[in-house]
Amino acid sequence: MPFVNDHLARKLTTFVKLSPTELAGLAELQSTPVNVPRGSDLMNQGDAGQLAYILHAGWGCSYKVLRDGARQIITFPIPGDMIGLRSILLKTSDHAFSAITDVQVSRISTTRLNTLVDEFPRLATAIMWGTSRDEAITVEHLASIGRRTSLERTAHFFLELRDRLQLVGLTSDTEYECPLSQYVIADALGVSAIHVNRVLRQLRELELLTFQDHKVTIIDSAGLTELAGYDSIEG
Amino acid sequence: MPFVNDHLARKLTTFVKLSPTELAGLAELQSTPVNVPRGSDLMNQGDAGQLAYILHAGWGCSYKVLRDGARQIITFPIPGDMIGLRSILLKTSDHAFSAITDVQVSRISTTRLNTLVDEFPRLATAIMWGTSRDEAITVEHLASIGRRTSLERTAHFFLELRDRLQLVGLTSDTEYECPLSQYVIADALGVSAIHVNRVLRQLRELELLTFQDHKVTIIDSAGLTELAGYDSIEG
DNA sequence: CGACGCTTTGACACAACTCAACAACCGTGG
DNA sequence: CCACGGTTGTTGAGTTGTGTCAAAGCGTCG
Repeated sequence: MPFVNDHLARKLTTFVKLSPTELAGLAELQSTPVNVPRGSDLMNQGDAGQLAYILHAGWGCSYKVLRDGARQIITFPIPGDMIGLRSILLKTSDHAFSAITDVQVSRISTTRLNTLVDEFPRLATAIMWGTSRDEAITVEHLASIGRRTSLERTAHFFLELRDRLQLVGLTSDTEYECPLSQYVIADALGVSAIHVNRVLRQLRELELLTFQDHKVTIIDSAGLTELAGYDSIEG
Repeated sequence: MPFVNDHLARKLTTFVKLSPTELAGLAELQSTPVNVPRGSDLMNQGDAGQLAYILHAGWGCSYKVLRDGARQIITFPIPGDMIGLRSILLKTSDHAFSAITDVQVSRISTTRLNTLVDEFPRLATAIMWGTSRDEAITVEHLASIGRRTSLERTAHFFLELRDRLQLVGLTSDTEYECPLSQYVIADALGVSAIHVNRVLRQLRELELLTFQDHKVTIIDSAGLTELAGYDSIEG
């Protein structure tokens, strides 16, 4: 197996138990890793599609840019997440992916993916479960931006991120590394960077959560959950 | 074929040409239609999953409700669109669907869907293309709420709706039926109903678009497109 | 005919944005 | 080793977009 921590396998097996041969197939899909240096783009809006990736390590963001240059971040993929899967069937990619830290990915060969799911149909189901779950997160994000205040929205964001990281074993209950700048968080939450700063201060003063030195500390999980109206992600 | 207008087939064949037997299979999937009276819910948040539908006629909305009772509409499915497909693989449905007018749907049998895509793999590809396209629309909606002003957002909304209706032949270039109240539009755009009213007045005064008597009239398509920063949906 | 839902408008309040300035930090090159 | 520019974080003041509350007009349907 090419990776010590197969985050994708870890994620998918919370949904279905996979046989050793299925796991081997999944591992093989993740071969030939490539590094993407921080600050560079892996794919751009309008790129011809047919390319998808699996993220192994590092932080990045999927985003759209609007005509006036504003940016909306769709999601921060974490290890074990697929990137750009949607663009396989569309003519062009509808979004871009940018590496925030140095990032390690492997390209998914579409043909290999096809033969793999032919051979192991349960793997297809597991992968589609993963994409359904990602979609549900996007929809929750939509509801968050549309109908939550910036304070609720920010609380929700950090709770969801915690649960996603926990699913692949990258965090404890109360603390996790998060190398995002306030500008980047602003583009995800649909507010200005300055306002993110003010909201983070509020969360700190309410003794709910701190975000300092690229580290999130959840002080009062119950209080945050209540404030955000957060339901943990279900399978 | 059970329906004179197979909107789903019309939509999918813009992506791949389907053979007569494939079309027959698709038509059979849409048998046993049921009526959903306006105002009633077809599915609710938290329902046990494993049920999906195809919309044949009428208007409804997929939405989430937040803990405080606020509602965020995710999308207005139109004839030929699938409803609740995501919930097939998740334990519970992450969203609800409510009929705005009387609505005609047919339930998709999961087992029949499975045997069908086994028999006609190209059908699976076509359906997944459709879901990819729906996802792209949701992502665009997210960007719209996060980063466009309410004026741009409203313009974008009506242009996108026009293009979606056009794909299944339910509108001309400049005018379409749209039986949505301003309250409903507000819940889709993430603003208050009163503000929707103000924005619609602005669009009218700018001589870009009118929304009256459940009818949308696009006066200045180019102007609207420019204002909204709208890119037509691509396959 | 009355009740109800939807639209429209005005007045006011408040959340979030913009602009501006400064502090802290970091990697880089002299 | 330090000086430097660039990025990020922090805070204040004033502005603007949007929400809330209130009320009236209008259709439609029972």
